[in-house]
Amino acid sequence: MCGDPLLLKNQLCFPIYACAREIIKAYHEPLSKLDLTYTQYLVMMVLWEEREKSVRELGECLYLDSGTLTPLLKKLEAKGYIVRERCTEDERCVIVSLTTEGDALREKARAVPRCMAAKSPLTQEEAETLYKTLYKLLHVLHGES
Amino acid sequence: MCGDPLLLKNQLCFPIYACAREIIKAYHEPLSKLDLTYTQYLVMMVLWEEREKSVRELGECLYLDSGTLTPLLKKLEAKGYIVRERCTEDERCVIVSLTTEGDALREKARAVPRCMAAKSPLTQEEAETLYKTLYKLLHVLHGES
DNA sequence: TCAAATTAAATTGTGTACAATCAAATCACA
DNA sequence: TGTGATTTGATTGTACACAATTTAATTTGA
Repeated sequence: MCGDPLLLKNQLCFPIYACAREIIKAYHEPLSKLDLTYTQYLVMMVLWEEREKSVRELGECLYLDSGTLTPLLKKLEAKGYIVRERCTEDERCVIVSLTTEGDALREKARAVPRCMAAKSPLTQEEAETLYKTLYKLLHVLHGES
Repeated sequence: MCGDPLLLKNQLCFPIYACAREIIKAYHEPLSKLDLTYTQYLVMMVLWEEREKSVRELGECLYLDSGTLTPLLKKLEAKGYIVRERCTEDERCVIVSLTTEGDALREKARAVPRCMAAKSPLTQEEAETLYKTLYKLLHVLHGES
């Protein structure tokens, strides 16, 4: 056991980073049936909840900037799940909203969380603690920059 | 409070994904002084520990495949931190090893974990629990696929 | 022993991510 | 009211990630 902070095994950041990628890989299979990538699925989840959001609001919800969202939203529009239109009151904004198809996709998506829950080895308590700790970290890292 | 598993706030995967990205962003500043990206830093950490690894071994340590590692290693080689050479006993393998410069970089890198530790709001106990839970998740997600 | 299976990297193609910059629209206030 | 600052998306350039395929080298078994 060695306390050198430059060892990979002593890094907290590494398992977070590696877990995030493994989770995205695990989502690949259930999401491929919906023709969605993981990030596209996150955007759809926000819209299933609210139906209509500006690009800026989506970025705030998902901690993503327009450089990521703009091309991604164009792909979702090409698939027919959303539409993008300039807001008439403020022409700087683009409003993203669900199409009928995008809304209907929600029902097919209900299988996804079930599929993923089956892959997790965590107890309810472990999952809750993990959730709280991650949000604590997330708020601090994002808040003060 | 709503238990719908399709709500973003009820997802455990999302804070993991968002945290991972915020952490990489937070590393940007200290690592820019070493002319390294976060993933390049992970590779260097493995080599500072072992000095010599094949591409396959690096991939196993970091959960990365050759499609990611090959171009990244070429960049590290161009910077002069590593060399890549075919293994003579088994020509299928490429051995990656530190140059003198790459080894010397380790001393400059000691500031990085200090800088990052200062940004974390977690207690020692929270960090340890987080670490253990993430590795539990990581091993299961990576092991059975 | 030699062809089939396996292994290791590299390549190709798609899709994020984000820093930095730009351009257009709106706002603020002198 | 008009101009400088701000806000919002889009664009550009760089750097991962990974699935799928390819190529070359090694191993295995009939």
